[in-house]
Amino acid sequence: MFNKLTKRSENYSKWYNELVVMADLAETSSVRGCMVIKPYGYAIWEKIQQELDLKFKETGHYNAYFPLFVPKSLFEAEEKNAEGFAKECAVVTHYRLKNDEKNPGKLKVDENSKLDEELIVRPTSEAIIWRTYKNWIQSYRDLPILLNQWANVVRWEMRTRLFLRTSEFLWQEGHTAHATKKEALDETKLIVDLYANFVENFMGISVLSGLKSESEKFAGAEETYCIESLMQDGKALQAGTSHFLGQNFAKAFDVKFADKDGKLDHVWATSWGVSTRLMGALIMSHGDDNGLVLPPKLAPYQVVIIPIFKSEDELNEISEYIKPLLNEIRNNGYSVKFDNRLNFKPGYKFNEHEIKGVPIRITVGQRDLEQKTLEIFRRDKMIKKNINFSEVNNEIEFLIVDIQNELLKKSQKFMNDNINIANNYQEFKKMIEEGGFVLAHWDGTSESEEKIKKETKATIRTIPFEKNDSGKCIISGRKSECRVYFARSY
RNA sequence: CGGGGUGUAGCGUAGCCCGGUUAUCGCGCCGCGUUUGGGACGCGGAGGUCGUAGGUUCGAAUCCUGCCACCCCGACCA
Repeated sequence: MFNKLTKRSENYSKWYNELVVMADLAETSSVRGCMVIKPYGYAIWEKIQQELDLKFKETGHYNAYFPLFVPKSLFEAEEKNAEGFAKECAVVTHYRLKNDEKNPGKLKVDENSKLDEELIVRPTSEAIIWRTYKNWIQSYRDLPILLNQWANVVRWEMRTRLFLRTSEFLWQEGHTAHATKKEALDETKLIVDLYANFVENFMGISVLSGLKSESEKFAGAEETYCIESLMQDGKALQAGTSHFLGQNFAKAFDVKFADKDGKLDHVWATSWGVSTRLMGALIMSHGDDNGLVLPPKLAPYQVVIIPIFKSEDELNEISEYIKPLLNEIRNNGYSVKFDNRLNFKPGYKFNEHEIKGVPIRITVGQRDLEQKTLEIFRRDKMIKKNINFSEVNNEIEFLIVDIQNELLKKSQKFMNDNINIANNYQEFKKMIEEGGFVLAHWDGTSESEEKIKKETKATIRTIPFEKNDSGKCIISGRKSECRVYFARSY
């Protein structure tokens, strides 16, 4: 018997964890705080990778790969960056093991193999990359450098949660070098827009984009731009960041270039990334009580066909019946799975593919063979209908587009319905308690931000790029130039 | 790192308070048969150092101590 998924409304965390496991996306590993991404989950991640890669290349970026280990001396060069990550680093101190004489069959660290300089397992790669860029850059002709790397990083987090926060995670990190401040700022904005566009149009998740406050920005950045989305339990999730690093890293690693007039200046930098956390956003944005709901563009297979048969002869007949359909679907550029397993009943398969979020399900049985029909089902709305065999391609074509659009619309509506405007602190506290984003005036100081965080657990998720309204800070009463988005977050 | 909890088969569990043959039940797994339009059923079978190390005892899953791991709530964070 299949376990029933906990209802979202009963226990959101439990629902989330069960869904990840039952949909076969990932599981916790026996290794501290780490996760195993299973083939089905990884197939979704690959779709994310492919699409982002395409977008990066369209905007002139190239992929490269840099070392996993960062010598401590490099890591500490940019002080703020080092300080920000110091508390969550895995550190390599030795390079050899030996047999433990006291414990036959066991190994122990060979104290003679202690490294002169410790190696940090990258929590992010600015240091190692900027040390490398130093050798690559002499002239304005060497710029810009627009690189991205797909990699794993390690951050020793206290508490972990599948996809949202794990000790090791997969991501892409872009690191660019520019001759002018403006060019670097433009790049930072270009990428945050690219992320917002990707998350909305490919993943069907509505996002806000804007700036991070001083206390929330990336360690070592001048400015951090971000995209923030809203989960179904009313908490916000940071889904991607793009940082304007100014000349901080160029100064830390002494990276200078000669401009057209032969004058030396430090190089301007950006960095940006999205991680497997996007998978968490996907699950929490679209999932329902029946499991995962995948936008067609992200589904490892968009269509699953389930045969209903009483004997292997009947299965063979059905296989013949749908053979041209399988080919046509594939020729139209979609992926389809024919679930002809003998050891599961149809009901079991229906539920399995629902929990895995497959957008479209087609059921074919003896009845359909006689009447030249089939049953088609859409996962997002859980609606099924019978259609003529000849209509199926048009129907699939329609559903693929419609499901993708409907998921985004639903996500947009959910976010818009959950952005509240607070005019005083009383209102603010009440709205934060209810969940969602709260737009409120803030005086721009870290003290006010900290005070609000302490009292309400809400943080500034983002500051809009465009100033919207002026007024008085809800907590200090001082002048505010703009309403900013607050929320409780993951 | 603070506060609470849990560890029994691949997974979920009963037993523990009050020590006593061969450690309970369900799912899953293997075999055979019947089933198959919404999570099938019958019969047979395999699978366990009861987290770990020590202690108390004639006897420990059960009582005591240390250690380890995981989960939840804080602090920290993409």
